[in-house]
Amino acid sequence: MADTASRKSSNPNGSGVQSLERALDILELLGNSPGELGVTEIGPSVGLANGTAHRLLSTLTYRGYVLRNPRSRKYALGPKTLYLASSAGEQLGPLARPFLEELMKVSRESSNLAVLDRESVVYLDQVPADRMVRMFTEPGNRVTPHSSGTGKVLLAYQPETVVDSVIRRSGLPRYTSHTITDLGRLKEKLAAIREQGYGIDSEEMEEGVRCLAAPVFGPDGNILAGISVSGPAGRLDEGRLEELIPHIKRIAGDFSESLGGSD
Amino acid sequence: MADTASRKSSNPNGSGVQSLERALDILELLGNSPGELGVTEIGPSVGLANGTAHRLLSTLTYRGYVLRNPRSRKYALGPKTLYLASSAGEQLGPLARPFLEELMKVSRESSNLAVLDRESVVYLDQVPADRMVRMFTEPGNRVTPHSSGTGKVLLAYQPETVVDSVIRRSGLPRYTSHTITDLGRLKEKLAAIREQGYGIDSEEMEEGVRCLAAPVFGPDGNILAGISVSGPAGRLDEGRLEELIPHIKRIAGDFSESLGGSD
DNA sequence: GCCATAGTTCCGAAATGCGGAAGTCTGTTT
DNA sequence: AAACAGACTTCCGCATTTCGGAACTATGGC
Repeated sequence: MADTASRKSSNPNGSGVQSLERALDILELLGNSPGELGVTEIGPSVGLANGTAHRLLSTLTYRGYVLRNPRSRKYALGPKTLYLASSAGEQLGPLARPFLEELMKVSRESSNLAVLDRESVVYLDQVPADRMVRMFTEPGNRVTPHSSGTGKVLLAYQPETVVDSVIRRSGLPRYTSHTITDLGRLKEKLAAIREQGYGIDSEEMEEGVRCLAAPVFGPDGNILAGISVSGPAGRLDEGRLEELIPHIKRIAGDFSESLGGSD
Repeated sequence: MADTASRKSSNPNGSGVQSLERALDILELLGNSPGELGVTEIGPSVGLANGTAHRLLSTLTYRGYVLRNPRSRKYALGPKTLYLASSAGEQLGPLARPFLEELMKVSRESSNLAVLDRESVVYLDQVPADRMVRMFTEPGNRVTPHSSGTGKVLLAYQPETVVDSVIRRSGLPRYTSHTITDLGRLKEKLAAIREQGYGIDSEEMEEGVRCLAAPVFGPDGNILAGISVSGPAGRLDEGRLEELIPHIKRIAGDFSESLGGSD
């Protein structure tokens, strides 16, 4: 999807600041690469002359977004990007509220909003079910991506290099007898999710808990977040999940549209 | 330090891409602001005409780094920044290695590298002490910033709005009788750290464990990470800490220089 | 339903960023 | 040890791109 050498530069709304877009291309390329990259690798990959790539890298380095290894003279993402990230998630919560509420009403199960942050899935917001027995997730909680419905959805729409790097760090720990602990099988699941547009966690994290998740996309087509419903396996059985699939897909789609569309 | 309305634009090495620097100013302003901001708030804050700010915001929004709330027409950081962050920390580890090793040799205690990520301190790398009794921290571990030496150092050099936003999310949970649980007292500590150039955790996280930490800065003067030594309080007593202070400051300084200097 | 405020678009001017080529540097080969 | 190859960095003139003020449009309060 996000081919690193993509050439579309201007945005549909007409204006697009070229040098900024190119710098973002470089940042994203570095983000998708496991190790350091040299100027001659970066330039051609984003379709720029080496001189131009170097100038952009210079500015990014000066500002701390890119780290230059003086020994190898190669570049990698810098910790300043983490600093930015620290306030990003918060903002999405309020926007998601109405959609989470609708999702809860339709499913009568707890609904959640989550994003991928480094090697883990972070829950940003929740609307708890209006029932006595319900799932409860604290905002800020982190879980491993491979074992949660939202996590798998978030992975499914990342470039493969990101998936590899995330899994390398998070591992594939087993929580229940249903947990996917094989990378090959996980990747098959991810492909299926891309195919179907939703993901399921069937007691992979905790016995007796199921979860249904769908992706939320930004205007550029990249995944921004995932929304999900989770509840006791007794209530969320095969049939019930089937019923909910069109609803969660529609609501996730509406949410995406509300972020990307003008109004 | 990082005044949001700073006017220095070009980097010492001569070239600096203006539109990129301005876009980064906007991102950082959004990162330091708790809520959404409108164009007329953003433009003047970074010293730009509204039209210019709007154009940059357009591109950032299109690329997913900034989120536009269609209801309020205001802007906030988008989740794409999280996605970038996911690969950032990793790269710092290899660069830090020699300095962590030197720090361990000099102190004969475990030395660590950590950064601030969202509301928590993440340990990226460690060189364990060459002794039987030693602290051991798993890379990837997260702790609350207020209770660790490195955490306090990392906070000390952030803009106050970031400190507030981090603490609002992480809270000030008490772990031991020494934990700082009052925001006022924490801020005094942070001021002292800025004054002295190092921070101490004296059994605030875990009884019997002390830690000494110092900041690592990037070329732009912003803090990138913290390095620390931690060990049993019995060995790291008042006098021993005093001895180590000049060493950790020097090593942290060397590390900063190695990141910022050319070679 | 009007007015004020804020957000968005337009347009000509010129500054800024572009990219090829020249200049260094590092580390490898003979 | 010296020369070479490959990669990184700097330079410079040209023109593309970005700038910013002003006009325009939408929104929300009165």
